[in-house]
Amino acid sequence: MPENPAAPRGTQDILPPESEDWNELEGRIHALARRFGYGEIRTPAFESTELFVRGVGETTDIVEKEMYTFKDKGGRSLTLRPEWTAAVVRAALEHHLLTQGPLRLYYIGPIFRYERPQRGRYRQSHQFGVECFGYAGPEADLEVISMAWELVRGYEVSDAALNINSIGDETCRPRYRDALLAHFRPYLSTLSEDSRRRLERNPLRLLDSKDPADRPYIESAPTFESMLCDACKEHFETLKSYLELAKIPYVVNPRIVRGLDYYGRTVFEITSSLLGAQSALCGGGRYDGLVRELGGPDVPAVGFALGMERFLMILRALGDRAQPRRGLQAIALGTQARVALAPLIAELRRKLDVPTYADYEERKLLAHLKIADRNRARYALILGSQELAAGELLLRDLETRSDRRLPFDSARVLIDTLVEAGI
RNA sequence: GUGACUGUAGCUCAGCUGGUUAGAGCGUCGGUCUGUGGAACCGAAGGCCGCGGGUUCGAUUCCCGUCAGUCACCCCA
Repeated sequence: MPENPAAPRGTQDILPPESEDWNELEGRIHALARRFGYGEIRTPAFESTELFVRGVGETTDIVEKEMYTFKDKGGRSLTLRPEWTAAVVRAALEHHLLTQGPLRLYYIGPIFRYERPQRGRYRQSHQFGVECFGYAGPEADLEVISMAWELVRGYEVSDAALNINSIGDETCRPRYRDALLAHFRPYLSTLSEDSRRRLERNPLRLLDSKDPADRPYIESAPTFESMLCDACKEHFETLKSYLELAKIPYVVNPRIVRGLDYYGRTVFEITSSLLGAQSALCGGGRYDGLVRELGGPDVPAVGFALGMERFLMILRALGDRAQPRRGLQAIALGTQARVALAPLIAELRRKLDVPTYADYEERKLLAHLKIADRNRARYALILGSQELAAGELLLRDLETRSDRRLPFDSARVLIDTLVEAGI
């Protein structure tokens, strides 16, 4: 279709009725955040390129090949937000939010990454995430993991699995890196090409390789858990006991390493088999060094990001819930009736908080009832010549198929009737 | 970025080894039907067979390119 414009590759329009699912999910997210005492932050869709280069890490895939970077007319290099955390930290610093003690923020909105699209992976996608600043202890780790888990559990996603790991801090990570290098170097020639590259760039990533050729060497590699320094070890052990007390099931997965530079100590992922290869529904962890890296004070932080498209994909796979009937369909038969009904429709829309549907074409009653059915209306409000003559309205319950006659004059009675019926 | 598969009506798909006017189901519209609907029956509208090029007397079908989707890798939410 070169003649007609199409949405750019990897982007999508969200239309009714699916947009209703988005609204529902966002509603739950706002309620969840409120319960945990998090405030919403909204930041610009683009930032200076430098922010992400410094925040995300120069050698990460995101920065090296996935950013939508452009120059504006003033010659500034700008980048469409590829992730929220760096932007949130920037905003928190700019507005001095971190000078007033701990800070809890959450966000919902789009991110942009130039990737090859496939299901569950798009060039514009949406994330819900939280950032908890100011607490170095594992209580904060538990808090953010609980939030993610609550959301997932609230939807009864039965196959969701929480994977956790610790990737140490400045004292033990270099040690572990060296140990990994020493472990893999003898096998350099037999490793996959990707893994040879990874060994140089980011040896931790190698643990996540799916190439069967690498398997045996990965199996025999030292685990990070065995090489954590005392402080990191204690942090991790305490978090695990907290999770147990909170009855949040988890598995320690040494292959969880995260692709962004700023993570340290706790990292976690929530995965679902319903997502195929893009199995990560939610990913996060601790990033105690990031605020300082971006020019701020030494403030510890922990957070996560959850892929909204992926989450909705799971909910859809879990089965469509039959939509309940809601609201009413206003049906006028004949010009006179249509004229008489119009003001009543306006009034109902003002006073009821369920939908009032209306069709203004001249149709047979059956055709109107079909439309009411398609709209999943609970009631049909019918005004035809008979009712008009009698000064009445016919209120039909489309579920029980029962009729009631009401005086036409009194919208009040009608509204009371509907409210009373609990529509 | 790498490899593979797929693009036919609004949607889901059929179309045998190239051969006249391109098929179904669902949906839409109309009728049976001024009065209890989700149905049934009858009828209609709706297609540059993704787009461009090539091979051929002839291409929806074969080849190349391109755009888009899907799967895996890479990476990640």
